[in-house]
Amino acid sequence: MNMRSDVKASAGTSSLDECEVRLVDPARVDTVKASLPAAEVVDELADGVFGLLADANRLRLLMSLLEGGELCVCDLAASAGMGESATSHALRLLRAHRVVKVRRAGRMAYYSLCDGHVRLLLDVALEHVRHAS
Amino acid sequence: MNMRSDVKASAGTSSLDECEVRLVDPARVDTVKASLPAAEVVDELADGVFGLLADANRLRLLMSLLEGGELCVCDLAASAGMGESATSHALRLLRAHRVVKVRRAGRMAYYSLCDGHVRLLLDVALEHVRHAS
DNA sequence: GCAATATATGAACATGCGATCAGACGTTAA
DNA sequence: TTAACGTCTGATCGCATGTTCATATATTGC
Repeated sequence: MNMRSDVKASAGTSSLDECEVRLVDPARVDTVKASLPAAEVVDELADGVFGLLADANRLRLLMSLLEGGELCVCDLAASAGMGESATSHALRLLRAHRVVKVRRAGRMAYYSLCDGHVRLLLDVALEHVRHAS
Repeated sequence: MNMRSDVKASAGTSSLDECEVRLVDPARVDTVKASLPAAEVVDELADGVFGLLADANRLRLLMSLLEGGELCVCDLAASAGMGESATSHALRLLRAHRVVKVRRAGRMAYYSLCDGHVRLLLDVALEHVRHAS
């Protein structure tokens, strides 16, 4: 196979190349790097989207909302099988990232999913889970 | 509005009701609870799927594979902008969860995405990111 | 006013996880 | 064989995150 074909990679895409690392296919690396979204975008995707779904309790809350439509905190807590304080903390997080929204009526707070991409991701995930191997 | 309509909820779905929590709409809670996947399924989804995507470095690795097709460790490291040891650790994790697969050729290891749901999730996420608000 | 309820918040604690370093393993060329 | 190389692994450290308890805020009914 083609050994390390040439000299050191000058990681051409961006101006600064970190170190002198030897690459197998520098051209392809450059292409791939150029296709990646900006760092902030990836961070937001990882922490702000997938990170929120990476917890069983939050997942249960969101799936409950996907199924139930609009639920108050205590019903959500019961549905997800968690304490009300933990539920409130979780909903606060989800609210901060615009994944759920609140409607307040007296001392009750009714939560529901924001229309958006997370809903689609949840659907895809559940779809897969249901007729899974 | 309907106050707490009746007595304490006897959370009818499963046999054991944890505590005496008062619910607003016990019937709907039961319906929602019944619709949720089993605990192990939710855990696997959270930890084994979304959890793997909840890290910017792993996301970059996977997006690199989605774009580049099949890449060796050092090219992946360069693409994602991370060290080779960290890359190897990350790939080990992804491999354990059947998200990526290896082809070994001599001392090189070429990684690629397993065909599957993660690929779809990645596509959905990237789709959204690209024409985002 | 007061008490009870529904939710929200803050702080403390434990646990887990990612980054890093040093070294091990298997492979190739000399 | 030795040496260079690509990759993998284990151990450690420090930070982030979820859980819990206690309390705060807000609203309803007495």
